[in-house]
Amino acid sequence: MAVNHADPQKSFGHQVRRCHRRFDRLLSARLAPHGLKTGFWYYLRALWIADDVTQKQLSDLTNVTETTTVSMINGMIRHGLVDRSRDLADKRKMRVKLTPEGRALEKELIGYALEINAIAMAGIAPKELATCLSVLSRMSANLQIALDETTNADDG
Amino acid sequence: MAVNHADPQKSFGHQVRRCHRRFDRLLSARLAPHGLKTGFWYYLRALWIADDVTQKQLSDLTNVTETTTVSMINGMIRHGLVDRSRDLADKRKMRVKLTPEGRALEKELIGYALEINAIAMAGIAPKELATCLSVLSRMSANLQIALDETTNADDG
DNA sequence: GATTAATTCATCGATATAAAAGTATATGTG
DNA sequence: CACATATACTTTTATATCGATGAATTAATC
Repeated sequence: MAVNHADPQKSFGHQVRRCHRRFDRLLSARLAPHGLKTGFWYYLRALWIADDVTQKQLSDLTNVTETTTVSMINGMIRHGLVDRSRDLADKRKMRVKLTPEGRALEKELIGYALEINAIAMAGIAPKELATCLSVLSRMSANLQIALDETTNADDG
Repeated sequence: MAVNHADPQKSFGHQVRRCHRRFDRLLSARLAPHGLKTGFWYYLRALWIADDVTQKQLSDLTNVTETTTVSMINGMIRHGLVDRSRDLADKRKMRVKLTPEGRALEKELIGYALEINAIAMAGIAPKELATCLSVLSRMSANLQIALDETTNADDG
């Protein structure tokens, strides 16, 4: 072994990516009969909980860039799921709100969130699940700090 | 609260997705100075460990579909990182091998895998990390079973 | 209050990913 | 052996995502 390479099976980057792909594919399979893609799902999920938010807030809630949010919201508007209107107090901001159609999807689809998480968690001890969730959260925070440092370093 | 919706913060789908995005963004930032994208990274990582594999095997190693592998390998060939040749024993198969250039990148880049994982793991107890890795692995397996069932159900 | 900074959103071009359908080859079964 | 089925790959088309850049608006500073 000329180079000391980590075993991907023990790499969080690798394992998190694999797990994410499978969550996304299973969700995609569940949404397909409803004519919906996972891209919209994450926004709907956020809006069902906090409706009438800015695109910046939505981007934070869905963990994507504001660029992605623009095109996703455009798509959702075309599909009649949300409305967009300029914020009167701060004209830079756009406020995104569910239409009745978008709101109505909650009853129809929210079960998939519970079902798919239940499938993933099957046979795993609650204590282990809690630890994993906590570790994921702390890793996300650690990575965000590194990302901020990387961005700031470019400025100076 | 009309509908019982799970808190995304407690949803593995949500937390795994968020963590994945941040891993991918930090990796992207590290690779950028080398003119490389994360898309190639996962293939290089697999090939550094198991060179001379079929595209099917590569797809399994990188957790993407064979469709994705075709376009990624085409790109890597254009960049001189791998060669592709037909398997003589089974002419359906294509064998993918690193070029010296692709092989040489290991020494240059493998450190990022270790660095980024170390950043993510900072301040987290080894026991918790081990639990999380194990849970991720079991969740991936659970989800794959559900995916296989979904696919098979379509056939019959 | 004029100028500079930061914030928010949009546009454009590129990359990453997958499903569906098609082609070539191999395998299994009568 | 012939035919049906399975496997491996490719092509096409669509979706999801981001970085770089720019425009409009607000906030900060002098």
